[in-house]
Amino acid sequence: MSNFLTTDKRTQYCAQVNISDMGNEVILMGWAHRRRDHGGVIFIDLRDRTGIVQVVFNPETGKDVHTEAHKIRSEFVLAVKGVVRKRPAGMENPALKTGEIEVLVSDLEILNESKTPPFSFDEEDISENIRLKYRYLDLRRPAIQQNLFLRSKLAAATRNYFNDNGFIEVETPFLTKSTPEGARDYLVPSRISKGMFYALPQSPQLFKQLLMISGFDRYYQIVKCFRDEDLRADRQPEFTQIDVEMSFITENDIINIMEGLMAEIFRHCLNRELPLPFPRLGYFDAINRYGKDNPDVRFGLELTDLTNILRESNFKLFREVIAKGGVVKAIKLDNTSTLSRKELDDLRDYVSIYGAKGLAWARVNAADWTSPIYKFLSTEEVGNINKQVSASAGDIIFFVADVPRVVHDSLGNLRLHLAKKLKLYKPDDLSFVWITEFPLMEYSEAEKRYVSMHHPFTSPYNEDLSGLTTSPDKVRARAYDLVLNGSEIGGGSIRIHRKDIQNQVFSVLGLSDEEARSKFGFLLDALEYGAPPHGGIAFGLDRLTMIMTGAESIRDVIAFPKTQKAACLLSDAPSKVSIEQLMELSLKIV
RNA sequence: GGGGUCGUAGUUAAGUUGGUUAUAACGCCGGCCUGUCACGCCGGAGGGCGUGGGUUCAAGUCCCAUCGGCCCCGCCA
Repeated sequence: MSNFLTTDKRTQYCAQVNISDMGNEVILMGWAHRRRDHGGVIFIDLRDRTGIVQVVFNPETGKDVHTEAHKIRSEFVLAVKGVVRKRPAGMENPALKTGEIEVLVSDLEILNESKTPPFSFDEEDISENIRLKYRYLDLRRPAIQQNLFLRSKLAAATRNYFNDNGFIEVETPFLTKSTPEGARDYLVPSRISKGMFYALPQSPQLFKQLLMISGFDRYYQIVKCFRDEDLRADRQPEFTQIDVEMSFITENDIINIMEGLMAEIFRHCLNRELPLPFPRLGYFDAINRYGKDNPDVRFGLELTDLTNILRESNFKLFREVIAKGGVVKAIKLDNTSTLSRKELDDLRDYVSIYGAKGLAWARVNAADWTSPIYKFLSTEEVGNINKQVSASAGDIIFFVADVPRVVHDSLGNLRLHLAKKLKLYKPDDLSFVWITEFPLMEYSEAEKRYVSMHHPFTSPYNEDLSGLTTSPDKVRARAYDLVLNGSEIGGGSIRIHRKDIQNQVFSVLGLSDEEARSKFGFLLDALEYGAPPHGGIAFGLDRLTMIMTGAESIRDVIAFPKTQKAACLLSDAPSKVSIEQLMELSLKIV
């Protein structure tokens, strides 16, 4: 009888057994993935994190072991000892990495039994509430395990890259101070200071700037961040950033080093070489051409501005929108598989999500258009539009007329929608693009004031400084986002390192001196003690992992994710706490 | 805060215009089977349709409310 675990140690992982082990005795541990009991011989597919190997129990070669094997059910935890042998001719299983061989078991210990699992690990479409409730079982599925292995490699590649380039990883506090601007904070009540709260960091922004002021010069951290906002397929309330800050640099230094990071990550994790440098696109170009500041540049289908052509149009709808300051833009679908009337209606419904009141379309023919708006347009206008969008027979043009924001939102998203529907890109295409020259601020109708587009510590362009008080929305920020396949995977900026400019920015943002002092006085103080010019960036590790694994949901790259209501179905968080706990914190539920 | 969608055995699904004891596959349990790999064959046990109201002679099917999963808008970098 073997003494598994203590003296008889596992010799290798299941899927590592191969033809070179033939004749050797191996010791394996894992889960009973599937059992095929032929009355005589019993086959078990033994599974661990590497995969599956077939182990065989034969009554002729091991009567007792065979009897014991009858007890094995799905997901029992097993230790087996046996000799590796080639499978009989014709019995190989090419679907299995270990399909050439099998292990004839001479010794078996059932290390643990298992209840019948609530779902099969083979099935793809188990409802997500069941999966999340039994997440520890869901995580036995190879597909999700692979995602987490890749995530781990990504983190390792990141640490290696930064360590090799003279960066220091510094941890910053999770219990910190609530700051205005940006997302809603998660709050943590203080027991010692009644009525006071910590906030979990939305990002370590201020601390990494302080580290620059301290002279660390090159900092990075792989760190959890918390934002109490509504969830999406690519957004969780707690998520992980690759956070970076550097001193004595410009945008180009950051961009170069980060391109190196991306190249290293893709080389190490996917064995893919990225062409460097990545293209750059100004914010306004991105909006005008793609309707979004996170454009997917894997395909064309760009927006074309028709406002000037249609300004004097007899078509009242277009003319009036333009007269009121709106725009008319279009995207053109090349000689495409024709879209049915139903599909065109669905597209109209689709853009209505983004506030578009309609979606005009035109099928381009050799001499005219088939279009509901054809009769409203002059021959000259139709000709000009055809020319402007480079239309030829068979193409379809889509038009939206509205205020710029609605036009860009609806056409920008329609563009993505069409590309996905018509498969205008390959699944493994990778298109990086830097978006630069963001506006520093934009006017918020809701708050009746200017708000930072990035955050209030972002440096304006030097040459735009004079406009800070006169036309704040014209001032460009020294900010940059990295976009991959239409997903914003990172963003950062050169920071303000001079107190006078920081104060000016606060003032334009409508933050009084007292407010600024009470919210982040510590940063303002620090800026007075020799703050070096500095800047940084942060990448969304979860989103990057999503793209690299092809995951459709951020939940598939996080071991224990939360539902759309920010609940953990496994642990049942959030949950009520005892009245004693509340009293200790001087809290009352209202 | 809003829009959409889904919720029927352990799982995945079907369930006609409301009409007898609610279907199927897989899984599970028992029996048989020495080469399978989604093993096979025979037999069996599981649910009252997310929850609570209502309409009706009659509700899984209709109505209202509510809970939960997912997608999206707003929000969020």
